[in-house]
Amino acid sequence: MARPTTPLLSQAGIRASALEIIDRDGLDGLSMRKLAAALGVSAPALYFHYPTKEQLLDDVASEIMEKVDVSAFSHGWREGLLAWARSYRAALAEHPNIVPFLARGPGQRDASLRRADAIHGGLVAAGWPPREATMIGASTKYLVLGAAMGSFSRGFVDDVQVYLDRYPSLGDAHRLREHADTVDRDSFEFALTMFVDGLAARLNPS
Amino acid sequence: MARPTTPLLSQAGIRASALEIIDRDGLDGLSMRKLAAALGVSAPALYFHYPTKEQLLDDVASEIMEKVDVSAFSHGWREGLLAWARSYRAALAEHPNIVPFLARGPGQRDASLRRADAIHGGLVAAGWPPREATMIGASTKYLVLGAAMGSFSRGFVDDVQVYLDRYPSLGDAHRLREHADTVDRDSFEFALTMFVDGLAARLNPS
DNA sequence: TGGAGAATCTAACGGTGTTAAGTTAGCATG
DNA sequence: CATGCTAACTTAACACCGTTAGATTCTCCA
Repeated sequence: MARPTTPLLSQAGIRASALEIIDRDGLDGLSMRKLAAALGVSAPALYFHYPTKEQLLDDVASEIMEKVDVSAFSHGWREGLLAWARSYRAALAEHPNIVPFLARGPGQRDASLRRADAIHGGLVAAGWPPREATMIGASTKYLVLGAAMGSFSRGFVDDVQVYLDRYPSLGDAHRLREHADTVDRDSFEFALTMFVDGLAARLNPS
Repeated sequence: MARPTTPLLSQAGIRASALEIIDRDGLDGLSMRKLAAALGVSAPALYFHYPTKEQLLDDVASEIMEKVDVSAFSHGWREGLLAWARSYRAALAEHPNIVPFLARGPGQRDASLRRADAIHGGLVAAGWPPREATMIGASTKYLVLGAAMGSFSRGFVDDVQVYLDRYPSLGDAHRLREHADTVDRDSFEFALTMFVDGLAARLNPS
């Protein structure tokens, strides 16, 4: 029962199982022992395939970031930026529990740099000064990360009475809970539109 | 050596020491044992004053959020929103290590609701429809949290050669490190301005 | 046929948040 | 003034965590 005739583990399998646990139990809900158990294996076996938990999470995060689309800058900076922001947010919204980790820094340095290069290049090619291109990239990332993370509506509890009694301006805030996802998506779309409109006005003042 | 003649601990003292450690060693650098040691006390003593580490962090976070200014809406929604966003970001920038925790939800429910009410009320009083007021509040929070958290420039390492060789569009990105703080603040200010400009154009189309 | 190395195991280390049980100081009550 | 209650600490311990060491067994290649 030491070495199995056919390998029980693979990096891809470990990543998949890890992401499953994260989605279900949260980032803190993932432990190497629990992950190993889910794979029918003892914890130290994982360390033959991944040197560290951090490294594993890096890889999981990179896999998620693969779905982000930075290719639309060929159709203009507006389209490129919108497509990037939306696919970025969509990727994070699919796995919200990993966002706190993702926000700690770029996992796969190389892939993340390639994306940053595409974005910066697309903006500069469209006429943005490099310095502003940098700030646009940063601003957009702020918006996406903030939206994925802070999920505004999650801040409200469903203790209805407290709103009506004491915070009249919040009015129908107690309905936020049920519409949480809608509010989040709409707010993100709203913020993105306002931001891009502001940019357009700056680049081509009418 | 059991019960001291004058109490060694207080909630305020514990909070202060905890925040000090978080600022110095990061959020993961804070452990109950280390905190207790810094206070010259054994770890379980803390549990007499705080039922849980989570609760303690909630209180620390609330203390930080106390500095956020939501009073400027009396001078107009633009001024109110800008003052809120800037003081919010400033408060977080002062203690960046606690942001990942802060983003998990509203600590002191009551205080956080009071703030939300002031913001929403200020926006509605200035003529914004309630639904858009909600989205504006959410969007601004996204921006602040994203900026505090994702700190764009931290994503770049100082391995200069790799930029010049392989990512021509990033150009002087290797200088980002040294100007990290400046880039962050400028980008936030940039995003905020674009956003508010977009809002103004929407409220009063010229 | 034998030896190298791949892929697993069990045992263990130092760390974590937290609980249980013991000890002593201050304070209120008879 | 003595008695007892509770406040504020102590040390010991539990179950978990990420990770390392060392033993074990399988596959593959010379």
